Amino acid sequence: MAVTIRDVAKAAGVSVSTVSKVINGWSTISPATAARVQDAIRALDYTPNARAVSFARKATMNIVFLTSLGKEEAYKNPHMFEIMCGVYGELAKHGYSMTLIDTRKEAVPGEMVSRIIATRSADGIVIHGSALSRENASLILAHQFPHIIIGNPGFSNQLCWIDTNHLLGGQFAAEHMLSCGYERTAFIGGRKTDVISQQRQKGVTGTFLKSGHRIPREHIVYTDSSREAAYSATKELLTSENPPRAIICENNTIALGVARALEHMGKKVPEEVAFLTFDSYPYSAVIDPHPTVIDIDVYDMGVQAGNTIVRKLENPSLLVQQFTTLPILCKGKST
Amino acid sequence: MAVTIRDVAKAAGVSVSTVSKVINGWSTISPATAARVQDAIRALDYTPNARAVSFARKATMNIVFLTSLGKEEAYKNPHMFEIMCGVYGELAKHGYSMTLIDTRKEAVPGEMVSRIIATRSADGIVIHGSALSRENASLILAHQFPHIIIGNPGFSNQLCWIDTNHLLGGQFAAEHMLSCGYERTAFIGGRKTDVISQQRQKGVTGTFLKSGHRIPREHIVYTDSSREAAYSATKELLTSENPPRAIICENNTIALGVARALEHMGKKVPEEVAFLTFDSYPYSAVIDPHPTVIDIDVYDMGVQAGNTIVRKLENPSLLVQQFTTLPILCKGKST
DNA sequence: CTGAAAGCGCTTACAG
DNA sequence: CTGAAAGCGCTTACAG
Repeated sequence: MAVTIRDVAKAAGVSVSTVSKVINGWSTISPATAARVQDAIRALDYTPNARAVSFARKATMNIVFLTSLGKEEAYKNPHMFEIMCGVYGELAKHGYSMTLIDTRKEAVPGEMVSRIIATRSADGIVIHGSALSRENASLILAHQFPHIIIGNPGFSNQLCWIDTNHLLGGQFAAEHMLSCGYERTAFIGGRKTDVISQQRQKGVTGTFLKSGHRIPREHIVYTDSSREAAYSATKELLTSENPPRAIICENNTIALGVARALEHMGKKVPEEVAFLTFDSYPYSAVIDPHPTVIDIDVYDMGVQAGNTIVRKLENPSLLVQQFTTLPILCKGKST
Repeated sequence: MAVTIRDVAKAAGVSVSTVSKVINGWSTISPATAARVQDAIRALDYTPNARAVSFARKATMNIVFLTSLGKEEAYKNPHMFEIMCGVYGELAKHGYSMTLIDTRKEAVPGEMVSRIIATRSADGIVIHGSALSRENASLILAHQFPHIIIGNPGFSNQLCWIDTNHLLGGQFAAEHMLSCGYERTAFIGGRKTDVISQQRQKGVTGTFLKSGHRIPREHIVYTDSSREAAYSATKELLTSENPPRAIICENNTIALGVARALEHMGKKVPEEVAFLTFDSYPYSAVIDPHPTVIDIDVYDMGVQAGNTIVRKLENPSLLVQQFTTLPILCKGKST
């Protein structure tokens, strides 16, 4: 069978506890003994059994990442996986492992979270917005379980979460347009009910207003985020009595429609009409011309989340906190 | 502290072993005792400590998923995450958990795998092609560690792997074109050195040859998989002396270039020129007209991989095996 | 059908 | 500086 701490102890002629102390770097061990034990470890090619360690220490060094993991998820929601990678990277750096859990098939809401807590199979939990339910939230709070949520939960101010600041994104977009001298800028958004779209719009309109260039109501358009709707909206805007000099697209699909409309109308970009889009993915790479983008460092958001939970684990008295990340402007050829 | 098996035993007035047997469904327990124990479990809201169980049983019920998890990975390689979801789903169904491990930052190749084996932190391992090295392969074989590799490793015939059959994909594409009556079909591929592109081309040309409609050499074009190259290639093909009636695009980016060229040339699709592409993602949704696609059920491939490793775990004598998945034809408006 | 006991492989007060 | 011993919370032959 596999070599155990006993074998090492025997080989080094010391007790099991001494071996354990050497492995864990206790300072009370004499250099000579430590060296002898290290030799034995090397000679026997010993590696501590991770399960035994975790069991004896009552800490798993494992974090659960809770999310939705259905079919097509990777295509529909690549951001979630990018965040996951960021979280993983940070956890790994600190010696934690990461286990994935899908909450979609729970028979009872909160089932997974209560199981994780009850079976003590993880030291902490990272919850992606798509997997957050009120049940999960109250279980976590009731057990004071170390956690961080990706995305503002909207309810409960006792949870620890991280989110991106879409309002600020809108502001950055507006500032860029203004700095280019495009005072007549339109905004093509997604559905009026879409929270992200709302936030971005708010950031845009607020900034224009503050600069003294109020965006007229007819220059703010809502769509179903389809290329077709964005296409028609663009044509309509540009053939109106007061055509905008530039367009801010709330997402990539809209930008695809806008770019195509500009091409069909023979408008030179950015000389005649400029545009800008939020997000680099999924389509900004195939939009012509390569657009200016207000992007979010999604991976970094995952890193921040991972870092926060590690810090909470190392320092349980750490306060509940909420924070947001900054958007980034990447200049392209469309402004 | 948390309630343990002892508390349940005390409450039910039985021994710890009896409680354990009830939990594990041993048939030797009398219904009366079982009921009493179940009551106590409910009353105390007892859940076995997963770590203790795993430790006592010497099985982790955990599988490691080894891959590359860098920044932008989710955007550059969504397929990998789709496979991951499939694997996860299947593992979860069988009661296994899944831990992610990134091999990119190993100081020594094979470090991660040897650690997983040495620390016994997983019962088995799923290795994505991007994380497979010769070191990993030989460690796995040396330790006879339960594994499955996603993607044909190309070396060693002792490994267990699963892959997609791109040759068959090419065949399906060709058969579809022939069934539409497009006997003069061109193939626009990626780089000549790209293995997937080669396989697909081989499937296409082989099938046409067998049907008596050999594809002329000038109708097989290699590109750098850029839209621009595909665009020029299309124009060239269609303005040649012997223009093809249809085009098979080796990937989505090529299809984008082809579709755009057809649009600019004013060709009616599929009446004048038809085309077809491999893969639904990332861009087939934004190609006009919506193309016919030869797709792969990537999620299902993950499911198959997960299923295989579970079966190997349950039946260690299961033979080494290699197998491939079937492509699927999704008709669109381009053929 | 049930239970006492050994054991899984470590960690960690505690004593010396 | 080192070690004997208890303990982490279960499982599982084994005896009865």
